[in-house]
Amino acid sequence: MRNVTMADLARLANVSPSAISLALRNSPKISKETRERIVALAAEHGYFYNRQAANLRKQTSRTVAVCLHTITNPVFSSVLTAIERFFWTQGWMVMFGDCENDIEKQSAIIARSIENNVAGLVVSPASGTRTEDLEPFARRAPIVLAAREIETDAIDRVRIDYGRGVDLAVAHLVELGHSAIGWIGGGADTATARMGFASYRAALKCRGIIDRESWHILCPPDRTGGHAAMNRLLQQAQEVTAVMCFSDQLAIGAMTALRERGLVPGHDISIVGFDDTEEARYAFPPLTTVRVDLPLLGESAGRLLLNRINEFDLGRQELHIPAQLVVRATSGPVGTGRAAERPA
Amino acid sequence: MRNVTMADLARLANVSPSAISLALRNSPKISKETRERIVALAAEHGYFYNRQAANLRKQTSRTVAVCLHTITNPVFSSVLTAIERFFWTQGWMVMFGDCENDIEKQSAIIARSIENNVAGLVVSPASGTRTEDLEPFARRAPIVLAAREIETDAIDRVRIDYGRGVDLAVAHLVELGHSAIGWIGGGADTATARMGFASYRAALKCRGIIDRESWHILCPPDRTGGHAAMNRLLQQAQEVTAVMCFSDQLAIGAMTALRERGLVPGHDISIVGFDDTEEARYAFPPLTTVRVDLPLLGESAGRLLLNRINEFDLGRQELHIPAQLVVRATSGPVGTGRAAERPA
DNA sequence: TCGCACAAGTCAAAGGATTGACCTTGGCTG
DNA sequence: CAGCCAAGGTCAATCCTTTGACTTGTGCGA
Repeated sequence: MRNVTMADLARLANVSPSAISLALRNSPKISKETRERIVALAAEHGYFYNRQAANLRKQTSRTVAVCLHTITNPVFSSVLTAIERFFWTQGWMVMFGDCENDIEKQSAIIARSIENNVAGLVVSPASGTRTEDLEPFARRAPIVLAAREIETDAIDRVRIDYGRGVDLAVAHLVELGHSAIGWIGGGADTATARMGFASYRAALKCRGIIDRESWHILCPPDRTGGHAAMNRLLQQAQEVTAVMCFSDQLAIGAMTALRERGLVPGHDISIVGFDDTEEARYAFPPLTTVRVDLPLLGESAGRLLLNRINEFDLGRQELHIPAQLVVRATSGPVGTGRAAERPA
Repeated sequence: MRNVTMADLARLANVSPSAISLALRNSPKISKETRERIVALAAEHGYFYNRQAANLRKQTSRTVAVCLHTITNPVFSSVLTAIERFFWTQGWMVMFGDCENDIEKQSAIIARSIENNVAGLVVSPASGTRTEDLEPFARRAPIVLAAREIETDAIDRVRIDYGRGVDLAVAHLVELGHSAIGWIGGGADTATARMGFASYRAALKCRGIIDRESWHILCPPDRTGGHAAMNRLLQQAQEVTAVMCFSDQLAIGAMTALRERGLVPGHDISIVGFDDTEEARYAFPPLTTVRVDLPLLGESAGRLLLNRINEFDLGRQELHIPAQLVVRATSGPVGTGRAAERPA
C-alpha cells in the first residue's frame, strides 16, 4: 500500500503537484478556496508530508543527533531531554545514539548520523576521545561538545564550571573545620575527571592544606564504584573526616558504604556530591552537593549548534554553565562523630 | 561547500554514477580494481553516503522513533537504551521524542516522526492515551507499545507482567506476617497504575485479607509523590505495617519519609518497590523490589517492531516480560518494630 | 479598446541514489 | 569464422518535493 503523495492529491484535486506543494505551505499564489480544498483532501486521505524528499531538494535538514557516552546516568538523560525539548520547539527532531563509552562506536554513530543527513550533532564524548577523533567529522558537520571535557580548541563546546564547583564544595568543608578531605572521582582516562581532581587539589592547596595520596580514590563513575571507593578509603585513610565525591552517584555509593558500617553521613563523615540529581534530594540524609543547571546546559548546547548550523564559518563558540553549592545534611562540622570519639 | 556526491566521484573516476553506486555496495558487476579505486577516491574526498536519497528511491528507511512519556525516570531511559542498542546492531538509527506525558505532544511527535520517514515507532504512551489517539497512526506506520499499558487490542505491545509482580510482592509480605499492607501507586489516569492497584487488591483478597480504603494512596509517580504519600499514610492508617510501592522511585520517596520520622524501613515498616533500578540496590537499607528485565523489554519491543516493519499485515503481536521478586532488606517480619511497641 | 498588472496557477528541472534494460568487448566453442 | 556468453559497465527512469520561469485569464486605467 503506497503512501499518498502530493502527486496523488494533485490528481484528486485536479491541479498540478506544484499547487499542492504551495498550498500546503500557505503560499499566497494559491487562492484561499483551493488551499482549503487541498488541505481537506490531504486530511481525508491521510497525507503525510515527506520531509526527506523536501530535504533532498532543499538541501537542508531539520534533524540533529545527540551522541552520549552513557545514558543510564540521570545526568545525561537530563541533558538529552533538554536538548530534545529545545529542538522540538524549533520544529526539529533528534536522533539519539549511546556509544557506551566506546570511541569506535562513537565514530560510527556520528558517521551514521551524517549519512542520515543530520544538520549537526551534540556529542558528549566517550572517555579518552582525542580531538583527532572528532575533527574530521566537525569539518563536515556542525558539532557541539557538551557535558564532558576533551582537550580541543577547534570544536564548539559548552562546559560545566567544574573547577568552581569543586572549589565551592571544598571551601564549604574547610569552613566546617575539615582538613582531611578525601576525593572520590572517576578514573584518569577522562579529561573531566582529571580536571575535577586537579581542582580539588588546587582548592586544598590554596587553603594551606596538604593532601595525601591515600586520600584519593579513582574509580568507575557509578554507585558501585563509589561504594567500593569508600570502603577502601575507610581502610587506608582513617584520618579522613570528609569526602568530596565527583558525582552524586559516587556519593550515593559512598553513603551506602558508610551506613553499612553504621556510620552516619554528615555526622561521622561528611560527604559532598556533584550534579544535584533528584536522587540527591531524596537520599537519606539529603545529600549536600553542587548543582549544575542541566536544562540550561542542554538548551545552550542546542543554541550553539543552531548558530553553527546557520553559519558554518563562525568563530569558535564556548559557553560556561555555572555551578552552585547546595548544602543539605551530609556535610556537618568536624569533630562531632567518629572523629571525635577516636582515642585522643 | 557542497557535499561530495556519487556524481562527483563518477567524474573523478571516469565512470558512470551507477558504477559508483554499485561499487560502494560491492556489486559483482564492478571489477575488483575499479571498486578499490572508487572506494579509495571516496575516502580521499570524504564522501558520505546520502541515505535519505537512497531511502527515497528504495522506498525504505533504516530509522525508527521512540516516543516516551518521560525520560527522567531511569526505567524509561533504560528502555530507550535497550531499544537503541537493538536497532544499532541492525544498522538502524533511532529518533527520540519525550512527550512529557502530554497526549497532544505525543501525537505531534508521532506525526513528525512519520514525516521524517521512520519505518516505525516504539511508543510508551502518555497517561490517559486512548486507543483512538494512536490507531490512525498505527494504520499508517508500524507501532509497538511498550512499558506502559493502554486498553487496546489493535496495536502490538510488549507488556510487563505487573499482575504477577505485584502478587509476588504481596505474597512475600503476607508470608512475613503482614496483613495491613498499604498501597502507594500512580494516579488513576494511567491504565498501568489501575492495573497495578487491581492486582494488589486481588492479591490481598485471594489471601483472605480485607483492605481498607485508607490504606491506598494514589499520587504522582515520582520520589516526591512517594514521600508525600507515605506521610499521609502514616497519618491516616497507623495500623499499616507494610507498604507496596508501585515503583522504586515511589519507594525511595516513601523510605525518606520514614527516616525523617526516625523509622527504619524493613524494621518499623516494610517497603517493597517495583522495577529494580540501580537506585534500589544502593538505597539504605537496600530495597526489596520486583525486578523487570528492561533490556529484554527494549529488545523485545525492537524485535516486534522489526517484524511488523517487514510484514505490515501481520497478526497482532503481544509479548510478556516476566517479573521477579528480589528480597533485600526493606521487608522484614511483622511485629519487630513500631508495630510491636505499640500499646497492646 | 489596448496594454498592463495581477492573481492563480502550470511546467520542468533539480536534488542524490538505485535499478532494470541495454550495450560493448573479448574469449571460447563448434 | 559466426555465434554466443560473460564480464563490466552505461543509460534513463524513478522516488517526492521544491522553485524559478513561464502561462492564462481577468479587471482596470487611460
